[in-house]
Amino acid sequence: MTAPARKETISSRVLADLRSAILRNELPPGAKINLDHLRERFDTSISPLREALARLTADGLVLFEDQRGFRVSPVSAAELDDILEMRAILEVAALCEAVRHGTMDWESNIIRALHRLGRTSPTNDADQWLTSHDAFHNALIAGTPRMMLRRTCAGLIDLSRRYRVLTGLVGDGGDGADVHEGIAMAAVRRDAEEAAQRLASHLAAERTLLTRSFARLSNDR
Amino acid sequence: MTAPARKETISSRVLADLRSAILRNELPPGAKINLDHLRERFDTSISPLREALARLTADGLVLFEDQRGFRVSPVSAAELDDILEMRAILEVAALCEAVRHGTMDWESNIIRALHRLGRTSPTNDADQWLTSHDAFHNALIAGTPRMMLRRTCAGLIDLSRRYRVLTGLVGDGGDGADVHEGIAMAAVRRDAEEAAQRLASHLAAERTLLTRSFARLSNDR
DNA sequence: CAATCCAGAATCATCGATTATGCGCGAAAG
DNA sequence: CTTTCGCGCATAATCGATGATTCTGGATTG
Repeated sequence: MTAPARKETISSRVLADLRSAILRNELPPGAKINLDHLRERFDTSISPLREALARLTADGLVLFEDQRGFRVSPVSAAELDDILEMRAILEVAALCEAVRHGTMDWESNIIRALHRLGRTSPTNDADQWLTSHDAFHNALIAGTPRMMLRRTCAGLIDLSRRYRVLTGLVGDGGDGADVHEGIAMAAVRRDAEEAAQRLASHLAAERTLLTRSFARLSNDR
Repeated sequence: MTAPARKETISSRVLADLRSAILRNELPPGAKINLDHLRERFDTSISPLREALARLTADGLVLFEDQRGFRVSPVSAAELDDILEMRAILEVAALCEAVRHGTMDWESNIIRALHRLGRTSPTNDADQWLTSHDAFHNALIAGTPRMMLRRTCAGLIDLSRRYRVLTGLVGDGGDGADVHEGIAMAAVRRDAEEAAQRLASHLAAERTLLTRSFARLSNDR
């Protein structure tokens, strides 16, 4: 066994719940986090709550300031651009590595993620679609042996999600034929060049759309 | 004023001390962290200590496992390779951005960091040399407006440090003429191509040296 | 009218004690 | 002789209470 099946700490449970709440923008970007309210909501005491929040700062989802507590990381056009620039660099690099080193498990997980993504309706269940979409991107890069690269990309993909929720940009922007399928096929075919190319342009398209939508959103307020 | 001069929390003080202790390998890689001992050492209670450790997981310097507490992240050839690969990608990209966007402050901080590095003896005060060296690398990329890129690179530079301490690889590996000066001059001259080229080959050299030294170290034990 | 100051309230940070869990070791079983 | 079990100890995790700091809003002053 690889997992000794340890009992989860309260801190870890709260961590997972909080992350999910933030990623779904239930705790909106920039919001002040009131420890007492959350303590009550999670029916626990301050210590595990603070610990969970401290751990969330690792992902960039929460900010901490001495004597002023925690708040949900705000969103900004600058951060959005940073995120997508870094994804463009790292995710493409990771995919190339994955194509070189991926096992059959990697391949099949891509196929599975692609299928699930295809079977999810962006309009019907937005939340589920986002989850499937992010899972697909993670599946693509899962083949690289570089754990650090995987984790960093995963973090960036998480950060992207809030912007999609915020702008309501769920579903590929009517890109026409399924872009994801093209990436997946090239990857499984072990065509690194082609896969990288397609992923890069998919990310570029996402970047244009998200940036534009977010700018519009900011202006409207 | 930009800084309201808030009083530092105990948690933050402990965080800084712990980070420094880990980066100097005073708390060696892989070491189990005993909460009671550290609590006594820092003359505080468990809560701020746990919080500081939780925050340190953000940098990858500390690992946490449910019901088993914290330990210093272990070192490995694989992680070393990951770190240096990501530095090669991100730091070069960041430098290019910095050359494009850097202000005069950025330039002068590079010159200053270079000077300090030159005036520090690797053999005489190894710790100080490492600090100056890392500061120089951070100064190079400080010009990019992308905060996320800066932070990520800074984290990677921190992670590298432990390997240098561990292998005793302090000082440029007798690279001959001062490599750092070459990078700095190209950067200040706003020659992105040349600066990137020089930084890339500096990092490549560091990679070869560190990888070899670390492998030797691992074999000897 | 604007800026400053000062309670009092709200909130954060820390502590010491308590509970829960995992680990090591020796005894018992096979 | 090896494996398994269970007890007791070391340690981690959590709690509720207390001490500090910041924030708020209204009175005061220039």
